[in-house]
Amino acid sequence: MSDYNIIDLELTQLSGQTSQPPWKQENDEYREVVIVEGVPVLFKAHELNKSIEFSYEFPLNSDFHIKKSILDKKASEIFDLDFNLSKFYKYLNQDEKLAEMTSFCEGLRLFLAKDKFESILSSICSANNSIVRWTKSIDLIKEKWGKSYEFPSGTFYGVPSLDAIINSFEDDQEEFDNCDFPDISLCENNLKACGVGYRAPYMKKATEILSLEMDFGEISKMSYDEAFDTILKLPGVGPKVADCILLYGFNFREAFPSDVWIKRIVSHLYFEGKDIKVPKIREFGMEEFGDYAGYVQLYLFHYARRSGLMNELKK
DNA sequence: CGTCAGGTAAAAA
DNA sequence: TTTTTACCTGAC
Repeated sequence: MSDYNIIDLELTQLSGQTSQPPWKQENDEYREVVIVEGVPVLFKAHELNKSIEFSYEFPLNSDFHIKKSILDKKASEIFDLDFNLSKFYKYLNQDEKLAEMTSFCEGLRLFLAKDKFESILSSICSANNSIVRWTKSIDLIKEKWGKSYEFPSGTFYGVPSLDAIINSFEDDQEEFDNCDFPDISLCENNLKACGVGYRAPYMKKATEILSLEMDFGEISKMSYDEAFDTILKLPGVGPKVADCILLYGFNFREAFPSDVWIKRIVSHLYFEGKDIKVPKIREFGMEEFGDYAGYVQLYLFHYARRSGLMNELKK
């Protein structure tokens, strides 16, 4: 293996990309169930000398078998292993504003969706939220409405079906009104009980629209602009969330998700700290970085976090 | 207790 | 069209 496909697995897992919550960590492995050709497979990833290795499990009492090469290909897609990092680093080094980033984010890669619906729920849930909270919420949602799978390594939960979310209750009250619990405090099978707050109706309505009017395959085939305008129609999806969905969920690498932090960082690096509006930052990022926009956004954020620039910009 | 967090939708200017 | 404001929730 040449050194271009290095990865920092832990950094990539914990970087808060809204394709999905981090996989379940057990010793030095990260594990999660991935549906491949309709078959649930437990993917186990671990890092060895900056490269990543995978092993797989099939459900107990099943006779599924899928070729390792097919599973490896899927794993490689999720961790974006075909992306040439050293070429990207050469690109960053050409811009003195960006050159310093590589030393803080070495091996950081896109963590792409294993399930597009999961990336949409995650992205909506992440809006005006903290990483810990939205990832906890999505994990809870999967435990409550996702199918459970038994592997030699334990139980894992898949992503709920669209119908499961559409039929879910939004809050304690709605659940209480529709069930025969004696006390409302017993209600916990509802979206708000997963800690999603006011995003509950967004998640439900967005899922209804996805189910009735949108097709993941169609969105994948669209141009970036067309796809952006399309998913912007989903409730709870503004420009930032739309770009997250397109980048982490649909692999539109030209997306430059722009939030308040990216705004501060880009303003600091490229506009002498002037207060540039978020939509302008987004335009700038897309024009300046082209197909690298998604990666530059990812690196900018973690560079700022790790270098201390973020604390500096807080003031 | 008040403030804040990786925005959005709805109201107001 | 652009700029404020309210908003679940849990952590400090």
